[in-house]
Amino acid sequence: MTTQPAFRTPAYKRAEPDARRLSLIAACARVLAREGIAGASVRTIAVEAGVSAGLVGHYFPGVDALIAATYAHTGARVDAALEAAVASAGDDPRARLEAFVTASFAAPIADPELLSTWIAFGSLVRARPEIAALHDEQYGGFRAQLERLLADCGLPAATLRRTAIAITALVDGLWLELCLSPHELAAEEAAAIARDALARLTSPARA
Amino acid sequence: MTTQPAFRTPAYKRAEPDARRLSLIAACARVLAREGIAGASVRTIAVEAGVSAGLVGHYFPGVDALIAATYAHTGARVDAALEAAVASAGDDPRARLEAFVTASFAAPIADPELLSTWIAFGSLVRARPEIAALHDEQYGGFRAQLERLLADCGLPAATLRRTAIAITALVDGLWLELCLSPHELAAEEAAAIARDALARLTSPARA
DNA sequence: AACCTTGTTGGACGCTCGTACAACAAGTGC
DNA sequence: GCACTTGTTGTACGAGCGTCCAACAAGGTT
Repeated sequence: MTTQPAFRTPAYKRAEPDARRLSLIAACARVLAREGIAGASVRTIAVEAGVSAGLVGHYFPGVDALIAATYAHTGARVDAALEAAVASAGDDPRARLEAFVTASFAAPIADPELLSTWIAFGSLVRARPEIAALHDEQYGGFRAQLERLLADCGLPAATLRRTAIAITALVDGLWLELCLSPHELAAEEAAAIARDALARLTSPARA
Repeated sequence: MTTQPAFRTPAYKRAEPDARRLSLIAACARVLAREGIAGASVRTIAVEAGVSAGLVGHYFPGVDALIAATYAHTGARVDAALEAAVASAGDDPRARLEAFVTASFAAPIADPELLSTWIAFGSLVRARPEIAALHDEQYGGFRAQLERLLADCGLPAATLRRTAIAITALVDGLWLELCLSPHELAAEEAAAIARDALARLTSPARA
């Protein structure tokens, strides 16, 4: 018997392809956050999304592709949040820079679920070279925008790269610590530290 | 037939328990670095170590325990490297601090294999609460020693915590970027950035 | 030389994994 | 109301997983 009478389920809901796709991505992010990459199997994600396991294969060629899509989607959400923070900061270059830097320590970026997605993705980077490129792209974009904001603040061009790298590293490190040990480091304190360090790192060199 | 004649292998080498244990840990680290946590199965690690799969179960209650042991071993190696760097820096507090900070950007700490271990471990943190404690311990130790070095440099006690957190974040962020994208950021540049940022972050506040 | 401890092996077990696929149902155009 | 497209399901399959364990061998003890 390869296939039985089958289909005893009374009814099923049909969804818009895009909506279903997004719901699978969201379910993947939730599973990643809850159980880590070890628990992110096709079946677990399907249950989380309330669909059958086979449907995942219908939308994504494999589970790796689903995780990659989840990463890309999350990255886009982060970019949007950063852009929104800068836009709502007004015209003052300094205020825009500070908004860009401190936005990482508030929702939706300071989110342990985001960290889980990031780590899960990181564990795939070493095995899949094409995924490493995606990471470089995300990182490069972040640093490029930071360099732009720094230039608007009047920093000399020669110091842009180094300063941007330092600030990026600082923000990433603080964000990491904030997500990993929220009880050790509060979001407010992280933002305050970042503001202070930002001022020191962007001030002209002393004599 | 539950068991056949068995044992056609001509010979096998018997090892000291500690040596075997270490070789399993080393093999685990190599597999983690090459294939990520997804490929870190008992069988793969056993092949890498040149032993049978059953032997892993003889030394560790489970594969998670082996990964945890690998993390602990790696952490100890990092601590030792940092301590050695500080010790060989002489008596000048400033030199000792700088040695501590820049040691992260040279062997054996600036090692992609170490990053892989760290990420693999991170992907277990969310699922296993007892592992998170181990991480907090490692982190806390790092920051405590940094605070000690900062105090030796004459920084006021009130600023110790914030400065230590900022420097830790900066070092972690730079180390992360260095391991993830060595072609984008060279070790020398990372160390230079860290030195400059260290000077700025530890200088007294401006008027 | 006989013996005991134990490092080591290979295989078996039950399980979950990712994927493929035929069957079915919900819409859609006519 | 009928054909057609396609979102969705359940199941089957082979591979790989972690774990357990009886059998065997290496090395030390007496």
